[in-house]
Amino acid sequence: MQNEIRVRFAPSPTGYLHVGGLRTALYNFLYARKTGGKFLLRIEDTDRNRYVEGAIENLISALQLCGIDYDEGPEKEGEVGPYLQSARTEIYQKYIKILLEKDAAYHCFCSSEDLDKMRQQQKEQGLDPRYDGRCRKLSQQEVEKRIAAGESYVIREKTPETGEITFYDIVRDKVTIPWETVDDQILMKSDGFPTYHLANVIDDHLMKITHVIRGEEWLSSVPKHLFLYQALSWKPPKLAHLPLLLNEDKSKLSKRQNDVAVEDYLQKGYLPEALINFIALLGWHPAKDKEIYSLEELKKEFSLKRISKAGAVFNVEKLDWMNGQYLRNLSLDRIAEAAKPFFAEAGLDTSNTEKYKKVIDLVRGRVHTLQQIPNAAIVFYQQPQLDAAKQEVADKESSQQVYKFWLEKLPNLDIDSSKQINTAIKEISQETGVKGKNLYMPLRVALYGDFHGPEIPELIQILGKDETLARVEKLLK
RNA sequence: GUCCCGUUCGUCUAGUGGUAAGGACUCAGGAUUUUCAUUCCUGCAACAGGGGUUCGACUCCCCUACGGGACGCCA
Repeated sequence: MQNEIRVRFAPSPTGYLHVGGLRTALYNFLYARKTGGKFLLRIEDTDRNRYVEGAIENLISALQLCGIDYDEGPEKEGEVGPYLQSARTEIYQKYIKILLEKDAAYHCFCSSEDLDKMRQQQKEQGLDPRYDGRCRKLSQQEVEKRIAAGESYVIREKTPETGEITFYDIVRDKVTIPWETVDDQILMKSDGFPTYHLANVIDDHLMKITHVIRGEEWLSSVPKHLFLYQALSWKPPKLAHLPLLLNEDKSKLSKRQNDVAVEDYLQKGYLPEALINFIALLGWHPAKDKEIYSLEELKKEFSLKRISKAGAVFNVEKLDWMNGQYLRNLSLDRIAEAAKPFFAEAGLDTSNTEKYKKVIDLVRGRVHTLQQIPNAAIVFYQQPQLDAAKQEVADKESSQQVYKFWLEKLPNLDIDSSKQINTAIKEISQETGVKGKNLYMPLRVALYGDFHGPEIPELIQILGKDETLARVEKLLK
């Protein structure tokens, strides 16, 4: 068990699950499943200003919907909990003390205003905005005095001022960063809560995390983290920084340009199966040239070594195609179930299960999202409205003739037999002399309300004999 | 601005010194379909640029350009 792989997804509860976060969670999850390791969920809720009611539940349910379950986490306590950072503050206090003792951290009494001013000045002078270390050299006595006087303070990391650090990343290989460009990061805020950097390192260690798989935006803070591991004499985990998910213009995927919440995509009618498949292939590629992967298959195929380095544009067109694939190939029951909320939203009644399933089966191959299904299905629940062009077709003499013959023949047909229906159509053609477009268009207009659409027998089989007769009759002059 | 990371068809990508640079989405054309959708076939389309190294570079090294990320008492 010593060598068991342990990974984690550590989101902050900002209200929704970001698709980038979903991918990070997915890769962690897949790696754990592939290797027989453990996947933990840890909530990074150390910023009480950003706390959002219900966000944690939301996060968990979004993961669940996508088939990602965790082995340890909130509501699933393991041995290294609690899994909410807000419940771990004493732990951080303890290690801050150690860091202070080891001279790896120091008190800083600069106020936010001081810092803002400092950065402003640095900017004006064309310097890089970073902490100038003015509290770094405060004497022990002075620190104690100012604390006693009730001054508010933060704890900063005392990173080296010279030299450089080199570390290995599974995705990027060797990365070297000069220490002089690494800021004295705040580890503990004046409210006593840790920042990400502190909490993250401590928790990863205490939770025995072996691999940190996270977004590339963290790559430049790695030295700050490694410094802490070193100061505490801890062995750092292996690192894998994932390429970013991008907008069309190649900037980091953002709300301004895209839907970013998993729930947005679900609400738009993308199946979780499709979303997962799509996102898995954004920044990772299996050894084979295959595109459609179930979660089970991904668990078998996944490998950190095949993660790519460059950012990936979130291309909705391909998602649409992929969702279409899932719409067609998943079981009818699954799709029927998934489409229900969309019917409810459209005010369509699904209580006639037999009819509902027939409708879904007919329509699912013609759309790309669940959301488009009700619109394509509505004619099976309501009389189609004909616009002028369609009415004109219905009014044509040849159409009227076709309708007349239909009303005669239909009552005697077994409509479950597509063959009988097709035969009848041929007979009508012979009897009326109408054929091709003029034969089929009026029928489709009458039954479906459009020039283009499903085949006539399928339409009749869903509508039933009575409704079919009624719709044709209605157009007869 | 500084540091870091990146760069193969429009997009997602395969490729690891010798390939006609492969697949997928999109798009175009065709076949099937009474129509539409589906499906199938065909086609268009890429190694950012410049130097090296090498018998030989998409693959290795350097420089340039471009793109992105990080520089918060946010994560």
